[in-house]
Amino acid sequence: MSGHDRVTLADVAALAKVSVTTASYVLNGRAEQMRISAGATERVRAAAVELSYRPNRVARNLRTATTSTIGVISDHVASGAYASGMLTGAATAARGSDRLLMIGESEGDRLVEATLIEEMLDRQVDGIVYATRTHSRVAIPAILQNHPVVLLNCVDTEGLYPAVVPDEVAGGRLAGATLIEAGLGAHVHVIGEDATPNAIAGPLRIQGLRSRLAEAGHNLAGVVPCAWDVRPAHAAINAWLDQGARPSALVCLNDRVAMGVYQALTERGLEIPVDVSVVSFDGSELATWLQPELTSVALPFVELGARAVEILVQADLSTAGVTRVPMPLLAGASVSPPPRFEADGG
Amino acid sequence: MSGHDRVTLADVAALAKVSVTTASYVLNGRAEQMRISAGATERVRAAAVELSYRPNRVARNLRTATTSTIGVISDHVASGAYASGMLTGAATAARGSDRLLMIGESEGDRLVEATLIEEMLDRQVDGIVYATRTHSRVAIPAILQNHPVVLLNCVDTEGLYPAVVPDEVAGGRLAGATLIEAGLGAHVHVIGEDATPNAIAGPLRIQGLRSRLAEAGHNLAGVVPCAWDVRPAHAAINAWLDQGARPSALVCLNDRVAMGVYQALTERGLEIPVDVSVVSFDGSELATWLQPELTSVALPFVELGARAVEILVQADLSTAGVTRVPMPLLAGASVSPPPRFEADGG
DNA sequence: CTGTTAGCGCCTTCAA
DNA sequence: TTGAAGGCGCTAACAG
Repeated sequence: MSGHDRVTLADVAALAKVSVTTASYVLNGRAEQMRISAGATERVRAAAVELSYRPNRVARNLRTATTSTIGVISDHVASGAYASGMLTGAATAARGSDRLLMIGESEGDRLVEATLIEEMLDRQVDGIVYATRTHSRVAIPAILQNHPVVLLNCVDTEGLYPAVVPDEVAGGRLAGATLIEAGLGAHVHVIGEDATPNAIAGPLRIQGLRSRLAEAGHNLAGVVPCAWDVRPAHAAINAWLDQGARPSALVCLNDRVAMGVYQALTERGLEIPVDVSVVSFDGSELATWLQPELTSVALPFVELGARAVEILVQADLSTAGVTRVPMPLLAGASVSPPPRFEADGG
Repeated sequence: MSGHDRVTLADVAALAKVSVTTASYVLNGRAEQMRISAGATERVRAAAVELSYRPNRVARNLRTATTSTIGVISDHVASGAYASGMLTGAATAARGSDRLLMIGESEGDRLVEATLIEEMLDRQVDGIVYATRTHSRVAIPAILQNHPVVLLNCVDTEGLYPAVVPDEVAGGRLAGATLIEAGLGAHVHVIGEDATPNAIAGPLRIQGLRSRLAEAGHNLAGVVPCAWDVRPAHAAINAWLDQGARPSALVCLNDRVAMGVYQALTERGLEIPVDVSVVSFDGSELATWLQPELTSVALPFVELGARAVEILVQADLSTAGVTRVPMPLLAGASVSPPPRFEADGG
């Protein structure tokens, strides 16, 4: 019968022939500071190893009112396939500061959300990461006031909490730059404008795209609205092409939209990137599955999650503000290579 | 300044003019059992509400050596996109029994895994769910002995722990039945046989498929090996078709393989399901994105996660054994409708 | 029916 | 440099 886990600090102290105080200091790395004798220090360490001592975190929690645990409350982050990278990043970062993650999924239910938050607070998590699957503007539950909170992939309507979000505007600029480089700056259409309230990714991406195009002297050639999924995009593009559209450069607001676009173009014998160049957003696995591989401005989910935890743990939250994480370009083969106006050497 | 959270049971007792014992009994629903007077009971309840009392779970944990918390240790469940439904199911089920989930991702590193497990055990989680992204056979860390453990989407090499897994064999039979119904039982090829050790989904699916075909008097027409991803599948199918294969019914061992197959068939002008019927496994979102929608035998991730937690919480683990959760058919439009030998009424 | 009291295991002030 | 002792807030014997 191993694994009894009943070794207490007192046992260690007894074996080391010191008081629990001394043992505590040694085991908490305060031997130097407390000027514990080398002999005692050594004996305590040996005893701890000998007995495979592991401190009872629960007892420590009670005493210190701290738990080395961080709560992550989210709507659909775990469930929804693609955003779960945020959890990975958060978990990894938490491990980096010797913490564990506690998770709760509200699945969009405010009542469930409130319950989960209370349960976490009751367990005295050191802080809470409030995450949403899609980049959005949300109202933060009042219970969270006066607790350490960092928003992940969202901002609050009041602008009171520190937040970590993708830099959508810069991402939009990157998409624009990619097409400008290919000499297509004058012909850019956006696919996927969506009027969902509080979803802020789309408008910001378009804003960035417009600004970058403007710098190159171009205007956005047009915008095709559709919901952010494969079939709606497929249908919208089909209708658009039926109306005689003859696009050469498309910016899809996410990868699923791009997949719908691929399908519609392929059905008409239009070849990517020869006939039409496509740039997208998200950088999901789907981008690498499409044929040809999709060039996509990626959502840095893992890094977002990691930064949120880092900020929660180390920074002075009162001054944290909004952290914008860059969106890297996942280069595929869906953009036609830039025209060579002048061959240079070879 | 709200949210002080410093209301203790003693405060409630004082306000209600009873002892902490009485207050404790009332608040823990043991008033009846302990025969607390109606008056006292009422006063305690009122006082608790008045003060917005919330019990300090940490103190309770210390006293009862139980935490109403379940640890989920996994390799890539959170990170990897598609299996994260297991977390959702687990979280929901945990909520059903008033518990919270603690998660840790090892990302395949045994050392990290051991650390995470120890950290969870130190925090006295009531039990541990050990999950893997892909259905596999694994060696369970020895530290977990003598702790309540349920395996999720995996079985241990020793067969000692209770486990919850998809019923792959039945899933394979279901795929077979679907093609037999379409009158294609004699022409079934499997795409995606993979020799990865410890990955057990593939062999079991094939086994189920074979057995169902056999019942209808058919043999498997053939097997095309390839890794379980889009490009490898695409390449493998292309090579196979180049060799003159002329398939009419394909069972792809997962949805990504099916996507590669779709691409290869489409490139050659073969139409699904008119020329070729396709059935797949996983039932991921991808299946619904493909054109035509892919018929896929779904992995019941959410239910798997839920069952694991339920078993961990309620059952006598020593007798739990292996629970196989059915894989439902996600009906798409990738299988040709069955031939009508005889019209019946109308 | 209700109150007194002793810990759960740890950290930390205070004395020595 | 070390030890004794008091609690963190709660539960549950054990008296009354």
